Amino acid sequence: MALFLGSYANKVDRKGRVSVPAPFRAALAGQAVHGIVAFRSFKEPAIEAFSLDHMTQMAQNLEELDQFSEERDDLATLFADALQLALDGEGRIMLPQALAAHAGITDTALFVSAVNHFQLWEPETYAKKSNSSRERLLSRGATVKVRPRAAQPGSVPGTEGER
Amino acid sequence: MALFLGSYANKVDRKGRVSVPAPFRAALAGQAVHGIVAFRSFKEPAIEAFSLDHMTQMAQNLEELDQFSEERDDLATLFADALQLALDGEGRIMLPQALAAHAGITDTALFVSAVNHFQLWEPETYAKKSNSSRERLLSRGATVKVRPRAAQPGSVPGTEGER
DNA sequence: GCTGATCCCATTGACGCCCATATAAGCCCA
DNA sequence: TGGGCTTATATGGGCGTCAATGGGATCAGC
Repeated sequence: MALFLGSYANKVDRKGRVSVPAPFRAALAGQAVHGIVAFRSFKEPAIEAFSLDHMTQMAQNLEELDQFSEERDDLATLFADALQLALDGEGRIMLPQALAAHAGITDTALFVSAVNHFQLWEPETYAKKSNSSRERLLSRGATVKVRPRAAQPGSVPGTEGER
Repeated sequence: MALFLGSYANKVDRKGRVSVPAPFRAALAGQAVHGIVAFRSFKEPAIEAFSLDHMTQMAQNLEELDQFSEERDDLATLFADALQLALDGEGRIMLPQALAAHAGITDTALFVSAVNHFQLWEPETYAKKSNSSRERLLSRGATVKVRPRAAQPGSVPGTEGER
């Protein structure tokens, strides 16, 4: 699973192209199947972007739902909305008009990590959402639990290569 | 899990680089995946820095939450703010402007242990926070519990080769 | 033939990599 | 135990490479 970190603002040129930040390209390069799939976020004014690999996995999870259930139908809608975006020789993608409009992106696109995938935002819009998220986290006293992994050789503190 | 001890003040050069203190580098060297991930502290004017290993574990725990839940979204914001900092051949990192600004770091960065990770402070700022922490500890009569773990050879802090 | 997309090339600036030096710390030996 | 030697750490600077960006040219579809 690719791990995305950070956020990067890149310019959309007059042809509608944007460079995918190099660190994100590096994370994508590790995937078995190369490619980016994007669709409109259904709850936010943003674009969701997954590696083709990850999208394939989500598709497989879909299969576990009942063929004609409402949930399956709804999720399938996401796939109908999804577009595969190709990287050009310089690592840029073409931002389709429909997606850009949904996110309100005009001249600058903010690539934002969502851990296992990433999003594209209009910078100002993201700043607001980011602030409110941080406030919620702070007031809720959010934590991310880290379970130590079992018996990890060499992980005993202080014993590694003294010099 | 890496154990960090002590605090070290190092200079930020005109290119925005700082040497990571050698003891911290040694602690990081024991990690499965090499690398440092840093982000703005929520509650303090400081930079939090984790090993990539530790960050990866946090990411995996996130995966157990529902893909589109609000909690996941909020926590993902942290990762969006995080940056992987590469060590150069001399063991230095580039301190991104955004992070340095949040911590008020200009020409000197104070590396401070936070046990399983570390922080970067502007020295003056840290001195103030340190004093008030110590006063609180004193007035509260705080203690630190040490639960001996079941027979884990070499895991007792402070027994390893002092130098 | 026109519109739009892909490919290719050029420019700029930032970042990574390499080398050099001084100080400080550790080590060895007398 | 003290002094000198060795080594690595911290720091500074130069240079090459790559990323981001812009523009022209070619190609395909309508």
